[in-house]
Amino acid sequence: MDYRKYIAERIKVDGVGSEEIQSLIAVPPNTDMGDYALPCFRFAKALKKSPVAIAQALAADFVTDDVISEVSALNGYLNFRIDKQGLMRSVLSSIAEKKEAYGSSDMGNGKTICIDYSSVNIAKPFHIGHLSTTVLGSALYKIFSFLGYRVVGINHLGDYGTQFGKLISAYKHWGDRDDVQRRGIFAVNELYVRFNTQATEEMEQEAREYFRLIESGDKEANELFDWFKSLTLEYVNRIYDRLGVKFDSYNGERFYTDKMQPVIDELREKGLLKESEGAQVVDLEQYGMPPCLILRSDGASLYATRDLAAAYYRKATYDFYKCLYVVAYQQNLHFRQIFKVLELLGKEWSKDMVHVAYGMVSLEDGAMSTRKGKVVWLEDVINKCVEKALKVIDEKNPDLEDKQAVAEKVGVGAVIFGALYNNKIKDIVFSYDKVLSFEGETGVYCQYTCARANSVIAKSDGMSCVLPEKLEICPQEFEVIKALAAFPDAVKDAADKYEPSIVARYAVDLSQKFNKFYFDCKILAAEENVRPQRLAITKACLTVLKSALGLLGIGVPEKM
RNA sequence: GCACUCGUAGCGCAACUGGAUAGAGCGUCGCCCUCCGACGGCGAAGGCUGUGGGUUCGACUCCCGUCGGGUGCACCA
Repeated sequence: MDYRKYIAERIKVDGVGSEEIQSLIAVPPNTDMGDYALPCFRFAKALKKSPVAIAQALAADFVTDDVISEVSALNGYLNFRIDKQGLMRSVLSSIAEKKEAYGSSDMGNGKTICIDYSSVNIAKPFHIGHLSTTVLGSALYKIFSFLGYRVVGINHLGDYGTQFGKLISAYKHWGDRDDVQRRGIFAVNELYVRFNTQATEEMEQEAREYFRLIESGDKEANELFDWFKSLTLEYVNRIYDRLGVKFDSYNGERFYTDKMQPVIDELREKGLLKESEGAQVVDLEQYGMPPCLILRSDGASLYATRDLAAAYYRKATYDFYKCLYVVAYQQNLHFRQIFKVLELLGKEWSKDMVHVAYGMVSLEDGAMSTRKGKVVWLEDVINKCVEKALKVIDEKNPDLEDKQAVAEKVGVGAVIFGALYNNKIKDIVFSYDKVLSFEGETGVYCQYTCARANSVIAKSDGMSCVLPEKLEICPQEFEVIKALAAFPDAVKDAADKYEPSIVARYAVDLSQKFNKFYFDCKILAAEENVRPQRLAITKACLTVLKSALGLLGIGVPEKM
């Protein structure tokens, strides 16, 4: 039931469409004013009446029914109270019927959304700086899938560049096969760091040569590269599995090496390419941006060149409705440039390209630096969170079965939730104290609420959830019902804004409302006439909370 | 220097795209487990939304200025 739409269709104001009225409808700050409100100030000029008078007139004309039970005018606002019984019946039956599909939609049917996220670099371990793009992208993947879109998750591997020549050179000089085999990517990364601090001019020269060899298909160079690549993927997949993150494509930069020429040709044909200081660039001065470099003065391609080729490929392959790039805001200019270049190329779909920018992560004592060893590895963070969860379980619930599996869900959930709870644009200063905090507005709080609801349900064996003819609804119950009714909008809102934090905050809000209800209202020991609805509310909360957390990639243990 | 971005309670953050009395959490101070799970609940204290103008019936939200933080700006990705 879309109440805003329902109300809007029943309000007639001269010269104002029902769609505009619908968009004006808001939720009053205070529940006792009503459940929905229409501010009438905007109609004042057209109707030549005061907002107060308009609201009063509209209130007088409105005929209440079994959906809207009460209308009142207050300070130029028209306040609506919805029929509690009707709302409760429709929300509870809808959730009971659709279960985990409640809140889903078919609005995206027939549309494809590409999401470029995580995009790991070959031969570099995952650090906490990679967490945001990974969990944001994954959550958006799940949210858009929930809304009926076909989603293509793309891990745009960082697998191209002279650094791989350096890596091979370093390995040839200092590498030890057994050590790399044993310690995997960390050993490889050390070699790379060592190259950057100790390489001689000859080695730099050699590195360029190795990179050229990779490009020209040299067997040995490619074998080494492929080995490093498989070590990296093995390592990151272990983490992706724990985080519940999946991809449909691992086409990285290297994949586009033979797909750039047509783009370059087209740029040249359309007269967009011009020489500047020896390089080939697209001039963007009239759009207030520095030039976009397409080819270096030595003829080699650049980051932007490959991203343009990737955009062409994705459009041709997936015919996307939107193509999202979940990349830190440092890349803001880069994406503005390539989107503009695509526009200049006459690609009308350039408007469907979206840079989903998020804030950067730093440490308490400054920026991370791989070379200085100032890094926090993501896997360590996850492990510490799981350990902490296990410790808390040992204290509070020592007899729990399957402790390790529960601790995994709680610990991983804490890491994901922490990364998704705030607006994505905010910078984050990483601290173990914060991620290890399991109290207050956290994922653990939501999981705990689920465990509590589960526990009640487990004890309700044989009790009915069938609502009686006449419902008596207390304020705490009604707050929960309204929160449950708001879930579909929260999901759509999160999708519109590419902002999973909206779902995370929704989960906390619903948990708070449920906990308040739980404390103020007996469920199992309630009177016969209200027990079914309270049980149904509890079940509905559990269902929706699990869905919301699921959209973020967070699992919910039965007990904890 | 130019561009983008952020600035809200002691702290880290919300605020339904311009609506009514700016909200929760952490921390601080109280209270609540012979009562469905205390990783919980209730209460108190805490604010001139960086600052100065403007637009509007109405501004945390939009515009201009200003101060402070972050990021980016030619052959790295």
